Amino acid sequence: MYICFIKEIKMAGRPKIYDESEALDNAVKVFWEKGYENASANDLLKAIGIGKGSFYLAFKGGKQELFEKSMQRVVDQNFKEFRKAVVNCDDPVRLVKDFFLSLAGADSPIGNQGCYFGNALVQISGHESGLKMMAAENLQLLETIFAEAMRRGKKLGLLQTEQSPEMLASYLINLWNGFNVTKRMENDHGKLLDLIKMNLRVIE
Amino acid sequence: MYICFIKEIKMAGRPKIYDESEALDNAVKVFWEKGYENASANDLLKAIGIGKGSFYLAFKGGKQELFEKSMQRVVDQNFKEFRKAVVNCDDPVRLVKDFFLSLAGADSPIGNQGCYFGNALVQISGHESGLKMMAAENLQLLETIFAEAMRRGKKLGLLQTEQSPEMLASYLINLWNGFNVTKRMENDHGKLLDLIKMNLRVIE
DNA sequence: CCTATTTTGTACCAATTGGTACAGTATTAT
DNA sequence: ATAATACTGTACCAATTGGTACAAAATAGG
Repeated sequence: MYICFIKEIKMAGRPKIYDESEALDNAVKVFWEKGYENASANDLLKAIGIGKGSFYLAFKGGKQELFEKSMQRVVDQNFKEFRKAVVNCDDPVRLVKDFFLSLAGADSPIGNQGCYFGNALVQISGHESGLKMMAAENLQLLETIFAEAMRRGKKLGLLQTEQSPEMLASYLINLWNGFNVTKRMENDHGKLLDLIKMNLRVIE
Repeated sequence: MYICFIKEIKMAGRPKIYDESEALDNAVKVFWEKGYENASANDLLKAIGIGKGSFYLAFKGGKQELFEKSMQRVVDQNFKEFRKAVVNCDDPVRLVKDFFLSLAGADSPIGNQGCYFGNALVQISGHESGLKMMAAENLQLLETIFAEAMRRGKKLGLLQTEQSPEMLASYLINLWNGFNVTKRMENDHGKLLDLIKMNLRVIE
């Protein structure tokens, strides 16, 4: 029994007309915009550009499996890069501050769609609790990245606060969770910016 | 054209078998648990205990109108009392602190269902934007109550901070929004309590 | 008792839901 | 060429969706 690590090897059979990564990116867009439960199978198929046959072959777990993989995709595309930056940059505290400050702008990277995982946590109803747990874990992952940034910040003498890196990370993930909701109820960007600035005083 | 303010006056016609306030309370429960879109008409009918005929007679706008009225019900039942306490109590700052501290406990009044309005803001998909706006307005109402508490707190000399009441209120509503999400990703009550305590240091 | 008025329950609706079955097609290995 | 393999598209499914139509039922006033 061989395990094939090389993707490009040609297998027998009709070739796929789609690329899985692209498909996931498109699925992410739909889920982000409509939410898990409101994204219909047809919405997703149309966005991905494949028929039902291909879809249920590729994602035997249906919508749920697709969402799981889409969450992983978001982690891979956003968190990993962020973590790398946190570990390598000169000023991880500055990095985190800029991250939050950029959220307040009209051209925020996350738009007004909120956090992929926070949304899932609030949107997904009871019985699909597996997805919720995954979403929670991914948020905890973001929290650990914040913690890492704070740890490095302290080590580099960039933080005056007496609070522990873990406590600061907890504060920051809560700021993240809150801001993604507050943005939806308040569109005075000046006010939002002041809010972020006030919060960021804890990591001075 | 007379307007009748007296509820008990007997009108001609078959009497209702349900009470509108009770009906709304039951609807609130369902919406809170399942979310707006996931609460099916049948769920609601069953919870309210009336048939479709009565339902669509009482709420001609269907599910949407029911949700609007249920939001108003939540405001009436929760916010108004809170505002009264803010205006009348000896220590509005203490009141707000206790409000937040109580959220961290295992027996939190809001359970793990989050904020009725924050949920709506995150759960309701694009096209029903009227409901979203209403939800946002209700959150802003809560913010003004916080502001009132902070204003009184300052006037009473209970606050040392230089921050304006409005700024503090903005901070607090964001804490509220965040905590209702963070609670879903973290169930270490000690950690949650520490998080609240740390945040409440801004209103000392 | 009769009529006007209002509420109630049931039957029904088209549209949409997530998902399956399967015949057909495109490719590689032999 | 042919067999084995893997992907694709369509047709189809039962269940559920929010909502309507309407006849029956229960009351008040006359």
